[in-house]
Amino acid sequence: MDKSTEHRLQRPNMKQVAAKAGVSTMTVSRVLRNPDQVSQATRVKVKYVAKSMGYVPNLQAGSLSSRKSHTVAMLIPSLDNSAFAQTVGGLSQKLEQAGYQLVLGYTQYSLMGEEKLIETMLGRQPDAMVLIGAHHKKQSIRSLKQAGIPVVELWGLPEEPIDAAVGFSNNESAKAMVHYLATKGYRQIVFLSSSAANDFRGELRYEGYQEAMREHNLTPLGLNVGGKNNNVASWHHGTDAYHLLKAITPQPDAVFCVSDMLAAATMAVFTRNGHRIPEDLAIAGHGDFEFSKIINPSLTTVNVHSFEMGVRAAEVILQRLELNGEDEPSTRGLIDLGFEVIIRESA
Amino acid sequence: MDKSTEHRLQRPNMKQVAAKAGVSTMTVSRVLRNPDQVSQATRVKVKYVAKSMGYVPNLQAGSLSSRKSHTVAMLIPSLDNSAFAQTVGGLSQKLEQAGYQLVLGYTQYSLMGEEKLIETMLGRQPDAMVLIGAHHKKQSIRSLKQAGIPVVELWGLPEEPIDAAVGFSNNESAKAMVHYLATKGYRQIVFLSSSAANDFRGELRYEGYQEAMREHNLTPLGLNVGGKNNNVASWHHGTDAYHLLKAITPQPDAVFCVSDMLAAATMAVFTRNGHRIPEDLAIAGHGDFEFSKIINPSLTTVNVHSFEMGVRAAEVILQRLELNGEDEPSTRGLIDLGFEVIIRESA
DNA sequence: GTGAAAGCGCTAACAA
DNA sequence: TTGTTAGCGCTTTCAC
Repeated sequence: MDKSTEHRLQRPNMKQVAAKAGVSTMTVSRVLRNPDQVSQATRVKVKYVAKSMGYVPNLQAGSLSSRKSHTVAMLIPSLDNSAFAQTVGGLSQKLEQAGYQLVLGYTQYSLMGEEKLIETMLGRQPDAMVLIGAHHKKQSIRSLKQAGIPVVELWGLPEEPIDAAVGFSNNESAKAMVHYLATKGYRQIVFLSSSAANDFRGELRYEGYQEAMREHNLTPLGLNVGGKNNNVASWHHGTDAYHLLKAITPQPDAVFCVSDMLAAATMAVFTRNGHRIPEDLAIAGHGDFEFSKIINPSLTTVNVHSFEMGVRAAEVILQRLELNGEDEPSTRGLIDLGFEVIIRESA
Repeated sequence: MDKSTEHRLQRPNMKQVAAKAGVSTMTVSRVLRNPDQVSQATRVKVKYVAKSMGYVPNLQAGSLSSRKSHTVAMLIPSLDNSAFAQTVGGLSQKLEQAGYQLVLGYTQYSLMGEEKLIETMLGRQPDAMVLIGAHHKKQSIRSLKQAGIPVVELWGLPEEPIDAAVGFSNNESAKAMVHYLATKGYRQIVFLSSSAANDFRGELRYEGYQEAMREHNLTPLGLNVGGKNNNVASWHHGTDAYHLLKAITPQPDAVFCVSDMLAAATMAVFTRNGHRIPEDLAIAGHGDFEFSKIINPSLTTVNVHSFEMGVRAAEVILQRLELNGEDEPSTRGLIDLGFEVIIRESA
């Protein structure tokens, strides 16, 4: 008995399948990968043998050899936030159609920083990498570039994209909301955020808010709740927000929240305390989450094409993977998907 | 120049690092994996060289050789549902502390079925596998068992667990809610679900609901909205639910929804149409999602320890991985985490 | 249409 | 403490 066969009844390998089918490993490999190159007879036989043995090809070995993992890595800060969930959905859906599998790196509670996680992910040899955000450490950018794979940054428009980027201007989207609120007659518009570590997108929105306020000759005021954890805890920040906002003089007539999550939480607390939305206080969010249109009152917010971002990212990746470095990609640099101010009941 | 060196300035491999540092590949390997086995001097030198070359170890090659991927695969039906997000969080957090990385398989929009996805995942040689639900195809179970790795089923209590399981009884949890509602005086209690393909957990809750209704001499009535897609679209099902429920005679005085998501959507529509919750209609959910305590009115629901499930699953996995098949695992079979009926304002 | 040889980049097991 | 040898399971390349 072949040495490799003797002590592993479980997990047969290609060699064992080949032996049992009376062919070489190459033929087995072809049956799995390029069935057309194999005659009908052997194809059927090999398939039967493989199935009967419960053969599961070792993809690690395969990609070590072929230098293609058919895997795309994505790093996201959090899953609790339904905003990213949509993007992941769009990306995953499109990639799977093309035979690629999405490997999610979940950084939220990570003990390793983004830098370390990127290294680990790259070590698994993904064919492409997707990141949320436009701000990354120099070392990370260097690693990513050296990896020589397509890299797509999402949810922002970096000044110097590592490779490609699909997103929108967080500065402009915030500005647009402030313009709407100011035009609607609100004057004491407060910006409310729940401090997330490395939430550069939130900061950009805050800057946009400030700029727009000044353009309307209004005084900007930024408030922050939470601070320990990331914005996971947004739902719990409603109460903090209430106390913070009630302590302000003069009382705000509108609150612009950094995300719909925080907006919904804030709205709930105010409603619970007998305030009418938007009559006593207008509340606006950012992101147009799933629940935003159905809560009561429905939330005025900014839609940022979350799902579409994932789809476009996948398209960019697939295109780059296809031309395989031979040609210059036609989808250069930034893809700006824009945004829409969605006017509903809350403001 | 070494053949392997000549045409790849990018992505140096261990051999190149070893050459530049004047040591063997084994020494480089040790520096990365067991630094203690290497002298201070060489360790420093190798680390320096590796860093300067931007060396990223190929984990696929490593795990091919060592037969450990330090990876745990998890298959989830959806991300949009914040219930699973919590479980993923708990699992991921605990696993990372132990040096394992979670690889998420996102089946929602998958073209491949669970069976096919399990094969693919197993092909990537995870050290363990986590599944949602207690119902799987025979072929899947066979593959899983043959893989010889720890398998944990979540969110249910299978009669015959593949390996281990951490969850609660969906039947009992639904019963408990009906008991509460019936005891509170509600009589026309309708069960509302949004049909998800393969949502066995939802079906078990429906059965529990029916049994409990009969115990109270009440007439069960199950209604279903949606049907095309999975429960992703729950938020949009509110409107359908409204029409369905309004068409019933006699009018229900309580609605028990298969998930908090659907409950929130239903509640929103009824509120919007001028109905008072719970005076005109009581609404209860299942799952105790993040938003459930802050929406208005707050949602009466069943808490199923979603986060804790992930943590316990990780513990079970780590324990089994440590004893490495040498001993019988002490955490046998099922771990029942139970549930709690959370009484709030909506019912 | 099929097979043999030679690795892919790394680590286990033994030597020294 | 360090190195050598021999694979891990697969695919590439080149024969036939």
